[in-house]
Amino acid sequence: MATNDEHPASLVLAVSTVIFALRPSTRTGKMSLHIPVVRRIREPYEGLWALPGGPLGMQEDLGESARRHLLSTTHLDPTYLEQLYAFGDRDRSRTNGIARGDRVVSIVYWALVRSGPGAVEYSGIVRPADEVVPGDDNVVWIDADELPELAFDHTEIVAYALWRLRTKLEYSRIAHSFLGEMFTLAQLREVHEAVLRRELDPANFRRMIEATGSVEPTGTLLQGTPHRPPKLYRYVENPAESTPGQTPHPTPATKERS
Amino acid sequence: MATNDEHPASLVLAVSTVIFALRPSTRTGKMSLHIPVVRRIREPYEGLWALPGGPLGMQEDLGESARRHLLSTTHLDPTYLEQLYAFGDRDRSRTNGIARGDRVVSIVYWALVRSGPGAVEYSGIVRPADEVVPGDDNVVWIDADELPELAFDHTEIVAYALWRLRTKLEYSRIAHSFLGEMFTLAQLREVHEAVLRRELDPANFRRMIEATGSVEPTGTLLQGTPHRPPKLYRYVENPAESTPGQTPHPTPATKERS
DNA sequence: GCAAAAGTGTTATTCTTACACCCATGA
DNA sequence: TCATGGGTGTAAGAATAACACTTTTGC
Repeated sequence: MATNDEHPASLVLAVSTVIFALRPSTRTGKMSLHIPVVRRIREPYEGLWALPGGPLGMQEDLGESARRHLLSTTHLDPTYLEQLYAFGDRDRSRTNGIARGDRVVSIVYWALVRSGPGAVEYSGIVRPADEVVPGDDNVVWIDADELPELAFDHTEIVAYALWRLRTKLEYSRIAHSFLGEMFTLAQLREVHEAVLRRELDPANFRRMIEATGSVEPTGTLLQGTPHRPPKLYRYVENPAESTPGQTPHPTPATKERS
Repeated sequence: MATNDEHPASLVLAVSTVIFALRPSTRTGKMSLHIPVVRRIREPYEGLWALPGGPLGMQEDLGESARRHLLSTTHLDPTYLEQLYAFGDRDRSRTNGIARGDRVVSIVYWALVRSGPGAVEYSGIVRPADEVVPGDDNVVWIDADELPELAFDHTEIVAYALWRLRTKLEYSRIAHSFLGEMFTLAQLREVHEAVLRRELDPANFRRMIEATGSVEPTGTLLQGTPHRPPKLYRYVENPAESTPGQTPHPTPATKERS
């Protein structure tokens, strides 16, 4: 077997992102979490799929770097972006004890982007989330729960990001980031159901959401449905009249857009 | 005003740690959270207090690096160690727009160490947690809720670590990390009360702890108390008979040392 | 016996959860 | 009018919290 004493010459600091969007599963047809992966065109792990990312620019913040790589590979602007973890163990790019290139410390972010019927406004142009770079089949969206073999330790990274998203969805109010400016409670519930992979009681879901004070009715109704038109809601940033004992948690650098 | 266009020449990757111990407050006498800080002996921020840390070694994992710096400054071995956040914004070592040295990306950990009457076993020698390096007054333990001015962005980092510890204590089972191998429920409750800064009902606390299945009676009693001798408990790693639906959360690289 | 902490029991309250039921619309 | 999802009501069960009470020791 290969020796463990090979010393990488240099240390590279990279930023990668696990980008989540909701798309219909090609197997079941139900909405499920998908992530974009990029085909590696050089060693190590040439040919395998990897998370979008790249080296940190000297003049950019960590979150900026994540957003830049995200934009360049998916042409999307994230509605939610949060740091996940810094992966930097000495042998994380080794396979069977064989060193694969320089030592890389990856600061990984996770992001949510809009998808499906609710389209994305990006630099004035409305783009659907499933539009990949034209003519570029080096980026594909895959079901986050049915991953192929990924490069480096990216399989574990995605598993951790999935766990984080699912955990956070239950105590936080981030589901709206998958949707557009206005949405019905049924759409919001559909997001929760797709992420958590279980059905939720519509009545209790409504009360749970209303209790958080995270949404407010816009006053308009969604027309064109086959049945009773549902109210349209919008997300409210700071629910002032909510529970007084709420934690103003000093989470660093968590950014939301619209 | 200073220009924002100064380009740092190089990028340094460092590892720092917020180390928590419980010690009696010099003001109130009650147990409260304390952290060790190191006096900076060079620019930038010379003379100010800073978190223990230093550059990442090419041959060590991130957690290893945190543990190494922790040991060299406090002579303690942490009973709990977890990554907190990677701080790497471009201007995090600027003051009033003035650049202070090279750009540093800090991967920050937080740790718990034993203290007080429960001493620490380290390389066979029992040391109390309040023993600093002999003759070294460049390390002091300060109350985490009464910080002086710290170097860099370390004030915000400590605030975030404090929030993280207090949040995690309520849904996790880490309080025992402040104590020795065996402890009474009153001691465990004292830890919770000191960290959360509020009194807890002994009866409900007992039931809450028992419900988690995280401790078990050792069969021995603590003698020498002025009143009824309490049972001594020990921490159990994997409460197998606990709730079946527990999440096997894939948190990366969280290490505990009994 | 008395004081004080260890430990148990009991009840009120709030939070979930399940599900029955009414409402409003298109076809 | 009927089918269907939107939306409201209600009650059982579980988790939380407050506190009375019994137990066991040192003094």
